[in-house]
Amino acid sequence: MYTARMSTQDRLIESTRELLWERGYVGTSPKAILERAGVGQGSMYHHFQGKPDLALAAIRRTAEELRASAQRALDGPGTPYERIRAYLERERDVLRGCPVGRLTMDPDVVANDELRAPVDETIGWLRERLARIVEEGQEQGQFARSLDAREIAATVLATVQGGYVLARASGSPAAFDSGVRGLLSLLRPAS
Amino acid sequence: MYTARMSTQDRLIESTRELLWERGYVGTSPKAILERAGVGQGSMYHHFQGKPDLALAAIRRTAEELRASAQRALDGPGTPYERIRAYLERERDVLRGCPVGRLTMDPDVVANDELRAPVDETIGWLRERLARIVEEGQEQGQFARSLDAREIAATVLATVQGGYVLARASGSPAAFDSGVRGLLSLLRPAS
DNA sequence: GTCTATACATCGATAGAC
DNA sequence: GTCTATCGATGTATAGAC
Repeated sequence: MYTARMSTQDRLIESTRELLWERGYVGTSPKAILERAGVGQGSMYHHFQGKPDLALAAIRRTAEELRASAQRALDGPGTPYERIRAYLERERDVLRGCPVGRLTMDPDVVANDELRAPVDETIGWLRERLARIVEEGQEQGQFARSLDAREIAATVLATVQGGYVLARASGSPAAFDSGVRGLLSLLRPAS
Repeated sequence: MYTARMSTQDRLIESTRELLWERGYVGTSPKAILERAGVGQGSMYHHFQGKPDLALAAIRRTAEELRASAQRALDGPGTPYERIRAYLERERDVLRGCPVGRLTMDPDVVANDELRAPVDETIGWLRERLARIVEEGQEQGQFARSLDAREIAATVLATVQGGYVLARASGSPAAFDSGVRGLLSLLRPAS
């Protein structure tokens, strides 16, 4: 299932990441994790204290990867508008949803401050990065000064997260793309 | 738990609706439903074929109520912009999330066309209603003709659905409100 | 470190008494 | 119609051999 060079710990974390993305925390059982990782029960409880501990490791790694991926789009070339567009249009497995945002619908994640923390930090980080780019656009005269940069950042993030909801409801990525295009048309500089 | 006048069937549907909202389909067990409804196992399997059948009845009722509630805001008084604002700002239990949109993160709901149908229909209906209002705004010169009404409708819906994600990630409704205010500032007519 | 065996509760459903 | 009893499978965790 994974490369032979991957340690048992890593295989457990990777299979947990996949299952959390596909089925969420509540829908992911230790048994399913073990089967996907191809290891026995004992290995999991040797390396991790239990399901929450393993999930925390998986969530942290997923959050890290998402930040790195988003940063590549946000720090790319172009004007502030173009960088926001690059973020909105970057390659996404739309129907799978956001591996981080999805966790906010998991009651056991939201109820556990330790599990929720990486989710909150990732979204907070993204929002600050986006807000800074909006401010740059305002300084360059690309966006109206009347806009509140942190509010626009929240709108951009919400459009992405909500786009996944629309897409999954209809079973097609088209609604996600529509929401993004609508937002871009509202943001587009007059020039 | 519910009024004495409520039938056993209704009590089962109501407790299922609550649990689906709080914990999703995967996280809701027949046992929990029965305990909340205060009825025995037999009653549930007498009135419903099983968990999916009961969930379907609950989802349909929730979808109906959401449509009725949204319609009140969308058909209210005021300009198209004001009616969209009324929809975006209407009373919401933000941290609980959307009882319909939430279901799109449930793997067993998305995988079952019958369970997904009411979700898809509700969101599709909302999108068409919003698009029509945007068109009215365009006809009245309130919104730019260059905008695509169905895209803007998707953006509005996505902002709401994604706003719940942001709020639940941070544990505070503030981020939802920010996203909505950001969107309204982008939509606001120049006049 | 990894495995199998075991434990005990819960899951979703059925049987059958009343 | 409603209840309790029961079922086989799964969920999460522990014990202990190798």
